[in-house]
Amino acid sequence: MFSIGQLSKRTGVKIPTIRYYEQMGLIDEPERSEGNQRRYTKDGLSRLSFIRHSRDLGFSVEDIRGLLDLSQHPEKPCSDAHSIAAQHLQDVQSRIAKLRRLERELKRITKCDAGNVAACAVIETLADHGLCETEH
Amino acid sequence: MFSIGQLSKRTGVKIPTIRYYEQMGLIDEPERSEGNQRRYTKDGLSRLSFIRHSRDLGFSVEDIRGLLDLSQHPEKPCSDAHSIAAQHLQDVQSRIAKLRRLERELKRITKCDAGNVAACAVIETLADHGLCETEH
DNA sequence: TATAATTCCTCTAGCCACTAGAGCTTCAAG
DNA sequence: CTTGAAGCTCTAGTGGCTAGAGGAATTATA
Repeated sequence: MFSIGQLSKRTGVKIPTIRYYEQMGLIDEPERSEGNQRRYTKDGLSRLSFIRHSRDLGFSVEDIRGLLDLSQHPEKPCSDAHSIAAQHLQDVQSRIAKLRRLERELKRITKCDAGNVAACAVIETLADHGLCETEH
Repeated sequence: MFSIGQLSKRTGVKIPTIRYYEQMGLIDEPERSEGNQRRYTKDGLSRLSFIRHSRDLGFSVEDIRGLLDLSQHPEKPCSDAHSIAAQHLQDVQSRIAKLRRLERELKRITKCDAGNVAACAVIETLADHGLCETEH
C-alpha cells in the first residue's frame, strides 16, 4: 500500500495532479486509511504510470481515457489503439510544421541590427504583414 | 470610423477577441457611438493588426505588450525588441525539438501491426517506459 | 416610415490540464 | 506525548480565448 506521496514519487506525477486524475475519472477512487487518507495498490501504481507516460507522449486526457479502456480489454483490435496514436502523430507533425514556419520567420526578423526601434525590422515586420516572406 | 465588426473583418481578429484585448489593456478603449457601440479609427486598426500579426508569430500577450510599447517609442534601442524576439525564437526551437522527439517515438510505436491489444506495441509501450528508445 | 434582419452591448461561464493556497486533520518518529 | 511532515477538502487562478443569454442599437428592405 502506498500513500499518495509515495505514489507521486514513484511515478513523477505531482500530488494535486493525482487527485485531479481521480476527479476526472482516469483513476479509480482508492481505498482510504482509517483517517481518510488515500492508500494505493500496485495496480493503482501501474495505471498511473501508464497515464504519466501517455501524457509525456503528448496524448490528451480524452485519448488516454480511450487507451486505458483498450488496455483493459486485450481482446479488442489493435487498430483502435493504432488510430488514436496515428491521429496524435499527425497532430504532432502539423504542429512541428507550423513551428518551423515560425522559426524561419523569426530567424529572419531577428537578424536586424538597426540602432533604434524606428528602423528595427522586428517592429517593422510586426506592423506590416506584407514584409513577411511566408504565410503563417 | 469602423464598427467592431468591420475591424474584425479587416484584421481577421474575432469580435470577442477584440473586446478581450481591450479588457487586457492591449488596445485603448475606443470612442463610442451615441448608442454606446465601439467606433474605431485607423490607428486602432493598425494597432490591432500589429497584435494580430504578433500573435500569428506566436508571441505571448505579455511579449506583445512590450513590443507595442517599443513601437510607440522609436528612439529606444532596437536591442529591446530584438531580445524579446530572440527569446521567443529560442522557445519555438525548444518546442520543435521536443515535438520531434515525440514524433520519433510515436512513429516507432505506431508501426505495430499486431491483431489485438494484448500484443499491441502502442499499449505495451505506454505501460512500460522501459520500452522507449529515447527520453522525453 | 415601419418593420425586419443584422449587428452590437454586457455579463457570466467554459475550455485544457493542471497549480497554488487556505485552513484543517492525520500520521510517523523520537 | 509532542512535533513536524504529510494528508485532507475546497476554492480560485493560469493563458488566450470562445460560447451563450438576454437585451439594445443600427441598417436594410418593403
